[in-house]
Amino acid sequence: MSKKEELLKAAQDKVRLGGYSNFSFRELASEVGIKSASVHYHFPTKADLGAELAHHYTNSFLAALGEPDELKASGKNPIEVYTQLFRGALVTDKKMCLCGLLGAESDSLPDKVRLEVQRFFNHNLQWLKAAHLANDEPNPAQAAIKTVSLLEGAMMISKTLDDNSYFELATQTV
Amino acid sequence: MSKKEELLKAAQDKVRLGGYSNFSFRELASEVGIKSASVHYHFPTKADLGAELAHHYTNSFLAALGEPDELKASGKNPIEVYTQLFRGALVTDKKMCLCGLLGAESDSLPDKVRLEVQRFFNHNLQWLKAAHLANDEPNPAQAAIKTVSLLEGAMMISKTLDDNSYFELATQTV
DNA sequence: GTCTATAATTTGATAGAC
DNA sequence: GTCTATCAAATTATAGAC
Repeated sequence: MSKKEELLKAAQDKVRLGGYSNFSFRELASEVGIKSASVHYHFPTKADLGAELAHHYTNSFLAALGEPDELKASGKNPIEVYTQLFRGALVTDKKMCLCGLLGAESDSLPDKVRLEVQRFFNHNLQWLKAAHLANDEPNPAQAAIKTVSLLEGAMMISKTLDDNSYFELATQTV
Repeated sequence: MSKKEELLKAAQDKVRLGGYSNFSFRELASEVGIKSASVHYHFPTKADLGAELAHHYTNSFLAALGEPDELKASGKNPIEVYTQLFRGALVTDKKMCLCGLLGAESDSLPDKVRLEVQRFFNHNLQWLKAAHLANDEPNPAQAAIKTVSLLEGAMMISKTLDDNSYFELATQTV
């Protein structure tokens, strides 16, 4: 893994725990064994790092999901696949969704970072709309915003109350 | 309004836009016309201010809701009253729920602040459980976590995408 | 690519006068 | 309650050497 990738990974962990202000160039540098001035070689400004972080996070997230139609074709429920990706982030990583946290502080982010967070949610809504369509939901657009809202909210509350059973209860279909 | 109340109000606006790290004693002091050293007279540390802020926010929130049974008795749907309180925060204030934002950064908050955010959600879940019970929901506890998760998530996404129609779509019952 | 050195600013907090 | 003065630390960022 390159130093640049190491920096992004270290930053992701910190942002997912405390938001955009929860990492500094000095801390990241220290964690990967270089100096803070060297971080500026890879990322001119903190906003550049934040934007690239959110961009890569979005790409990895979408790549991990696959395509709704293909999932459906292989006998899987794409909405359950989507839910499972959130569950993994909460249970395995024990961290918030990067863009869920950045989205909450959206108003105070540098423009280029906020744009990447918007990209995350636009792509997620698009994916979920296709997924609900494949499931023959009568209103795929509404089901999409409901799904992502519920998951982001349940994740945040489960983390806050330090009890994943809230996430399970919220995502349990009766 | 006392200086202390003015400070809390100024802090609330800043936290609801960018989280716990989005306010400083100097900024707050400047906004209410005193010096930062004087802020320490009212709140010994930043964590003290944050905790008191979340505590008052929770109390105001619950007071604005009223009691589920009384709402029901007066012909109102308590869940709609609850939804309307969130809608007002988003549409009128154009800001996130204070504890929704603080909850997302929960892992990086001082203990006494995190405890107050937990208190907010525990009380909200209790209130919603009673509300859904009054509505004869078969599983009030599940309906409660679903309701607050959906609202917090839809609020966050609507703010991120700067489009309140997502909140309306998510809260619309088909 | 990484370093040393450093600048400019902000931050939370304290001491002590009034 | 509020002030002046001040501190120690942290932060983003840059210049220039290697």
